[in-house]
Amino acid sequence: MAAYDKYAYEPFAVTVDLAVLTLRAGALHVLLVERGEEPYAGRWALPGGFVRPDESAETAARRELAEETGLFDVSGLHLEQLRTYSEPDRDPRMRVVSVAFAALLPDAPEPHGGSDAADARWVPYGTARPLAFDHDRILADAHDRVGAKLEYSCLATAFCPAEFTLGELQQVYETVWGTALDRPNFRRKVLATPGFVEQVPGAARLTGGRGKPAALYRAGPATALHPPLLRPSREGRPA
Amino acid sequence: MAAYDKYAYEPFAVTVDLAVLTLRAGALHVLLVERGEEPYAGRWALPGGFVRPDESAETAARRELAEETGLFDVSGLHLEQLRTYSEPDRDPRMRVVSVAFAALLPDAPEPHGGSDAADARWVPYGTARPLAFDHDRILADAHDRVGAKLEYSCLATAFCPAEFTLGELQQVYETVWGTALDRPNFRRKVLATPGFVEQVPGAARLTGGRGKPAALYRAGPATALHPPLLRPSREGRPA
DNA sequence: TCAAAAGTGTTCGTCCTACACCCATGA
DNA sequence: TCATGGGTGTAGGACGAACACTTTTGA
Repeated sequence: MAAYDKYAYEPFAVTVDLAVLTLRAGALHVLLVERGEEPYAGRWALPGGFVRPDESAETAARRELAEETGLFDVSGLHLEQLRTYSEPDRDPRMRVVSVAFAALLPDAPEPHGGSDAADARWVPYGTARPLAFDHDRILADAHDRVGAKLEYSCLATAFCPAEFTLGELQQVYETVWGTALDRPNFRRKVLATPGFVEQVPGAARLTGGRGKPAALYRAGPATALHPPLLRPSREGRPA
Repeated sequence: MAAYDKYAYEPFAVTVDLAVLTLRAGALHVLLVERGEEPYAGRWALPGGFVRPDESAETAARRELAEETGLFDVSGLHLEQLRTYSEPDRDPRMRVVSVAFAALLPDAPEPHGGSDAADARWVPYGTARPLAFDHDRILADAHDRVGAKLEYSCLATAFCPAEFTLGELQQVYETVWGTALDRPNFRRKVLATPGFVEQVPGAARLTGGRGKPAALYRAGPATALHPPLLRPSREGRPA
């Protein structure tokens, strides 16, 4: 590498943006904050903020999430780097390179609009558009990634509480993919994958107020799904 | 977001690092440069460099690749963002956030150690370790990603020239995965996926000097593989 | 006529799909 | 006893693994 000079260039700001997804009442929700200042005043945006000099982007993401939602050291939290957005004009004020993360939460505590954000709220996925900056694209990328990872990883359990029923796990797939799945087959597929879920011995819970109580499961040690749980192929174009 | 000050913090440097992979003589090779200065003087490293104020990371990656290898606007080049490495101590000199890319080249022109690098060279994958900085990890991540993407995307054609035989395409899979595949089944699978490859009418080429000339194919318009071409599951633990 | 590489056919098992059916619970 | 959701069984078909076999070339 060439000789370098810390101050040779206009400085880059490095931020994190968080696409925090959860399931509430069977619908996918996103954590959004309302911007109080220009640019994009009054618009909704993804929570996020500056990476501090002594932090990695991952650490910054966890800190920002805690500040926005009041969730410190959540056990069920899944945080995953999505990609980095670095177009020179993505923030009109200055050069901002943003490392985006997708975060999944099992249940959705109310955010209490913390440090930066005027207002923070769970919003049903797909509403509140357009978001500020390039956040529509980041959010869409996060959704695509999560949908794809459900197929070949055990990510779905990150949407569920510590103990969950197979029906709830299936709802995760159906909600994110937007398709209905056959319950008996889903059940067999999940149980046939070693390490995906582990039954909690003897435990059962009523789900809909009615019906047979469902056995409870915990997330297992596996992280990858072999073979994958493929979503129904959306064919329709004969070409 | 809070009020911000461009110069409030120690500046971040933003760089790109490139894991450039290709196939030479049936073996996976990586493009590496030899460092001339401390730290890590004499060690091999991934090519890369600083993102300029008016560039996106993607643009910077293409520029750096061109500078290192002399390849400008290569048609068959596949460039893909891997992830961003931002641990505070990953560069002992200053705070450097690096956006890593995986790049695939169909054939391997000799690099002519350009601007920054003292020496640039194609090195068989797995040799020349340890690399400088955290580049061993970046390279391993790139290899994992490429191996995984072969399963469910049409990425393999990025390793092939514009016109290629199915045997060559199969070699890509076998080399990256490190496993042998059944030729008749591979062939059927590829041809059964609409848009993966398109036959070049009437064209054929001898491959090994002997044998029947193989029909030539081009990369098709598809980008995703549905259903995926799964690699043989490496089972072995009965647990 | 032999070796080597491309390409075709066929068998057999496994997995997926689809749907029918039984079980346990609250109203 | 009915509605509701959990859980099991099963027949049929699609797909993939394995391998035998044919074709076309250069030596």
